[in-house]
Amino acid sequence: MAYHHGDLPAALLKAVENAVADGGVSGVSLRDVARRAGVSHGAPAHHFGSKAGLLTAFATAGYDLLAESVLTEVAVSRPADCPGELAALGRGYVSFAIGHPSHFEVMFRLDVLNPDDPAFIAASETAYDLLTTTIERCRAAGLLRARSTEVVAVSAWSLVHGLAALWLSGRLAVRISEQDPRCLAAAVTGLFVEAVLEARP
Amino acid sequence: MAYHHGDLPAALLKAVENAVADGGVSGVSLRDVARRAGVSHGAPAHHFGSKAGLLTAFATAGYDLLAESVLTEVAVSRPADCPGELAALGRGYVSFAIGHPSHFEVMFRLDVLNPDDPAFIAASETAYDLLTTTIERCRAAGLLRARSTEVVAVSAWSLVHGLAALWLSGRLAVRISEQDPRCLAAAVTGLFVEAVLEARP
DNA sequence: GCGGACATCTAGACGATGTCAAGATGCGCT
DNA sequence: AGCGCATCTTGACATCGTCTAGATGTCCGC
Repeated sequence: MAYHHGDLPAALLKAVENAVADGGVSGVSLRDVARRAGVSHGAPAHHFGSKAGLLTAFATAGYDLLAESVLTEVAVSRPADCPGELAALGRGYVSFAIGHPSHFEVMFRLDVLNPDDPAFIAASETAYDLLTTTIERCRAAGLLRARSTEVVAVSAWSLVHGLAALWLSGRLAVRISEQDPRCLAAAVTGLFVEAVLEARP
Repeated sequence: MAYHHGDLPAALLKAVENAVADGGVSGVSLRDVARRAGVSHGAPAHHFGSKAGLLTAFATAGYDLLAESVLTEVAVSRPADCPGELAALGRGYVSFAIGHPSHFEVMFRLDVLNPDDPAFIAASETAYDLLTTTIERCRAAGLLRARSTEVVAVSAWSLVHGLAALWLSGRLAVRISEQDPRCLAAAVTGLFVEAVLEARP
């Protein structure tokens, strides 16, 4: 599968990451990405169809990295129980956003990508299922207070997503003293998990 | 202050709102905004300097609308205590995002506007102060559990911001049964406020 | 081993965009 | 009346995304 370039799709995705890091999503141009990859300005279209297609593929890869980051956090921290696993998911989510800000930024910019792309939808489903199944396990273990699973899932997702988005926007760091986003994530998710627990110490 | 057009700056801001509603932030073009306002393509630059300047002014107006929405929610729901007021702030935040999606979308897209604009910063400060002062009042009244005010403020902001962002992205509605974002906001903020309260029923 | 089919990439063109410079137009003040 | 200035228009330029045609390299059937 290595013709002229070698692996142009992968090189283009890497170029997108650098381009987003340099100038944000709005600073990404298809021609600049092509230049970074060392090909002509028309080359990306052949593999990804359009700019939206390229960004969609980049966002899809982001969901894979998200799942990887979340599962790694769970594996490393070895939580003792389901609520601990829920907190680990939250830390892994924020950790992904901090570690892959370019991907995170593109993933939720549905106006610049193809939201109906099957691979994109499938990747996001996989990531979301990690959250719901953990919450369901907490509920099955009787560790959740009597709340709708949906409300808990939405709250958890909103909490870590908002934290990550606000942190990356730079709006958060200027207002608070805690400057380590991972510590912040641990504190925030800890507060949340404690709140939805059935028993409180 | 009414020369050729009447009040072109206001007309341009209204045109931005419609343009964002039609095609998202990435679909906004300065020339299209000018066309919507019935002026030539160079007219906006005279009032706002650049596209980023126009969007920054639009985002600044968004912060004013946010403060208005939040204060209206507090005034209408007449919360009995400080925690109730905190919940009202959250509902008002989400209500603003639902009612003014174009503004909300632009406000946190720092890559397409001028994040250092003094008026923009001042407007965001004002809105954030509404949150911190309420939390401080909760703490002063002894109604907060022993948590850092910062963690509570960041959690609260992250929660409602994430909820609003995810809802507007459309990724939320397809996964849950509750289809009224304001009911969802009430449930989520209720859960949160209950969690940070000192006493629990 | 070779020739055609195909994937891959280049090169040029087109309309649209953001920004700039220069000029036209209308308001208010002296 | 006439000057100054804010307001707006017009034209130009580089750049962008996308389309088309063509060049170049690779693989499979014979």
